[in-house]
Amino acid sequence: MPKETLQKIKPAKRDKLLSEAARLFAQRGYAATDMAELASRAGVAKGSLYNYFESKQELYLYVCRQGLELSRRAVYGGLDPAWDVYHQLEHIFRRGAAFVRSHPEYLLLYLNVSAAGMEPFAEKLSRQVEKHTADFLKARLAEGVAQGLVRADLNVNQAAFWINGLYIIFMASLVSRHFQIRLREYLEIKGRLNMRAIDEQLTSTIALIHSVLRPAAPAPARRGRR
Amino acid sequence: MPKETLQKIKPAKRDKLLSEAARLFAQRGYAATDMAELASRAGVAKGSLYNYFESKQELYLYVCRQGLELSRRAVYGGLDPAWDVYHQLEHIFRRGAAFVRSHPEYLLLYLNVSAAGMEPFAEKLSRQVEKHTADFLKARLAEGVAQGLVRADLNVNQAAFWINGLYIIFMASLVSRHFQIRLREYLEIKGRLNMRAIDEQLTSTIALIHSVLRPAAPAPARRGRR
DNA sequence: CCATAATGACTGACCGGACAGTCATCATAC
DNA sequence: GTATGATGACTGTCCGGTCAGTCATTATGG
Repeated sequence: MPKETLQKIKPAKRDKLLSEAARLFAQRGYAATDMAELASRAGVAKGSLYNYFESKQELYLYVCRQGLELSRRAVYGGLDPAWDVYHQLEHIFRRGAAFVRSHPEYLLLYLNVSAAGMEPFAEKLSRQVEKHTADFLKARLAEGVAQGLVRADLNVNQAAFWINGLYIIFMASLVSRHFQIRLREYLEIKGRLNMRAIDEQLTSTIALIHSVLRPAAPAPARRGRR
Repeated sequence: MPKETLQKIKPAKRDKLLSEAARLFAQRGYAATDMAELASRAGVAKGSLYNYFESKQELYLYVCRQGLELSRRAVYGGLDPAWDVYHQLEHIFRRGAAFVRSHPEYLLLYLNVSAAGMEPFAEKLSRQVEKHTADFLKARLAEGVAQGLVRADLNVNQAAFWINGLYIIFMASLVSRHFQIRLREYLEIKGRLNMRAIDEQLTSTIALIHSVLRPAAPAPARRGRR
């Protein structure tokens, strides 16, 4: 999607440009990001941006897709297929939280595609993003059901939907001002957002998922931990 | 917050202006909404807008606050304090869904405060919005615990947080393009977003909440329906 | 009851700043 | 020497906010 020129420049320069773009777009949003300012922050002339990309839109899309790819690798990398559903879910939540804390910009980009006026981008990005996660969650849940680790009467699609919903809300609470304020209001955190409360909420969310998925009465009662 | 002039004009005119503003701001977002277009849609001159409000910001804030108040009344109105937690929760989810379907603009306004660049508005709106819901949910859950309808070991704050999280994600799926696409991906809906699937998801979400809140083994097993 | 005056809501042309995208010119590498 | 990348002044457009003037309504006074 970008012009060939982008591939020909020094990788360091390209990385600087792309990461600076991710940060700016994430912080200010698409419309409010000024191409001139982005250029100057990336140590590049404004004209050069148009040597690399056809337009602001194209640059934005590229940055988003790259961010999503990075996030995916960070979160789903290191998963062992031998682990059971519960272990894999916990891994994803914890790796996700860690990645989002170190690279909030990519989650902010994701959250921004749901904003007003971003529909053209949602049309181009949302399906492919969600498809991966949806397929993954459904597959793991189905496996769990087959293994008797997950209650057999579970509607796998519906469950995947709300598990991922909890994931989104939780991660959003780490990076979006609004959701941070909301988190503090619910958990009655007075001072800075401390890691303890966040970790407790994460643990309680995972416990919640466990308790809903686990088969009712006589099933194997051992917890699905490592 | 608006100027006195706003109170002196014909109510019909004022209502037209405010509802048109809500729709435009919701659809386009704050920055992309053009005061001239808003004026013309409302059948008013651009200059008049500045007779009613000091600035675009003030108008936006006013519209948001009004929308939140309307939403609150629509969703929390008609609650009977005699109902148990489960009944009240179900009522809120169903009334919320109905209201959001008939007035998507107000939920869109809410969702937009979490977008990039909206932090100044989040600072002014989020706390007060979330406080009401948070207090309500916590109070109902605490009552449920006291009555033995809710498991005693529940952390009320944490539970209120994720119950509301499920609410937000679900409602967002009704109005935001991104979340609509996501919903269809998860539930594998091929054609139009049909009400059946949405209603099933709503029912399953409520069932999920029930199953997590309900006391474990020997408690009263009757469901908390009307 | 009418004529004149006062009020203040209404209007839209206008201003200034911001910003995406262009392009003529310059630098560099081979 | 030429081809390709780099540059930033420039252009056209858009938009928030202003303000000088208009006009409908109401108040006054004879």
